[in-house]
Amino acid sequence: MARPRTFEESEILEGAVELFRDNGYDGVSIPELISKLGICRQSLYNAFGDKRGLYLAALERWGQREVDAKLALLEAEGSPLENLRTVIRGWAALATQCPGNHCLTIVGIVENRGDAEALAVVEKQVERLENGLRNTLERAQTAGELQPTASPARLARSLTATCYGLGVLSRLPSSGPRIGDAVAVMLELIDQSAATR
Amino acid sequence: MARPRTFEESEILEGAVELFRDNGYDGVSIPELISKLGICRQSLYNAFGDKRGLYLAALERWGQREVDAKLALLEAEGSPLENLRTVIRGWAALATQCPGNHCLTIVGIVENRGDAEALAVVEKQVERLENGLRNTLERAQTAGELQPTASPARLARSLTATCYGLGVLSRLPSSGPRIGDAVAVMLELIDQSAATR
DNA sequence: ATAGTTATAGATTGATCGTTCTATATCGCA
DNA sequence: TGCGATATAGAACGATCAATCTATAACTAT
Repeated sequence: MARPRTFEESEILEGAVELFRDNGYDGVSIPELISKLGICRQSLYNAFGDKRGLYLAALERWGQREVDAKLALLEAEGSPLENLRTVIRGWAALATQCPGNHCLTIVGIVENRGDAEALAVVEKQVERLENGLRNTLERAQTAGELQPTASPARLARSLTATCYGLGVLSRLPSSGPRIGDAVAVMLELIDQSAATR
Repeated sequence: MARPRTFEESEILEGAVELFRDNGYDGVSIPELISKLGICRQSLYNAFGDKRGLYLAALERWGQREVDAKLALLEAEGSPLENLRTVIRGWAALATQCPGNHCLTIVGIVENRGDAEALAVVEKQVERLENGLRNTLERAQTAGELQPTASPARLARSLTATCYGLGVLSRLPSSGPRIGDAVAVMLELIDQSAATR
């Protein structure tokens, strides 16, 4: 053993997430990665194998960070249904940063058609979110917050689809009202399935 | 004048739409375009200027073809609300071709961050769809099919967002149920806003 | 102090990119 | 029949790509 790393792998990944998210895989060159991440060429190849390895690692990390944050909100103490509302309201923030921060999961889905390995990574992220939403809705139902006739699975799948729609449309400058209204309708949807108190 | 074109510009564009939709801008090279479109190099540059020109033309054409088809369904004779249901049910077809035919508009949105010219093209397409949905809902309201308290603009924006969510998720093999449920929920949403007959 | 490991810096390689250029063939019209 | 325009075929160009290789500096553990 000798000379410990002068760079933190996690910091490199954070930077790579940002670059790939904003520019896509082909939109970021190795020289650009080296310069923006502050890591030398050889270290990058030693740590991640090749460019694709770095991309996949960044994709994975984005999913961890992003989905974990939402799951934490969903599984927080208190009313499951209110937690769900908090998460949905959070999506409305996309409207105020339009075009602003985007979603690497969506970039990964769109630019990896036919690439089973990359699609598996993003698919896992979508499923984790969807499962988190469904679990929360099921807990709400058990707690009597949701009508017994409501379908947690169906609602969760619908919310998931709309969520990724927002992620795409947030790239368009004119999407502010679109996102705001979609969030409002999602909240109404929840209210309609909520038990009358 | 001499020798008329042996190729049809519209056929070239159709092929380009398919290639760019499935592989993205950087995923299709000029040699690939030449070989798959059956047009020689110089003719391509004469007709479209450069690769980017061909891409923008394909983007435009996709929007025309795709949105026009939906608008035609929406504006068909008969019940506006039933026309709307037809269009929404049509989105469910994405679920059976999962992963199958995709949407060049979404590819254009995702891979053109910061490119005002390309974004303007896709933005117009999103807005045309949204306006078509809103007009149909307004006609339904005028015809008494929709409750007077319902908001056509809000519903249209929400439907638009979900529609593009489906377009993204249809690239994932596991999205069949997700798309089916999202469509079902959209139809329920329409039913809830429909006037009681 | 020295050996071993790892980071850094940059040259280099071979491939591929988009684009332009040259040359040749084909057709409509005068 | 020839002129002009447009098609095709493919060589060539400069730039850039991902990836490898060489050489040097920095640091830890023995």
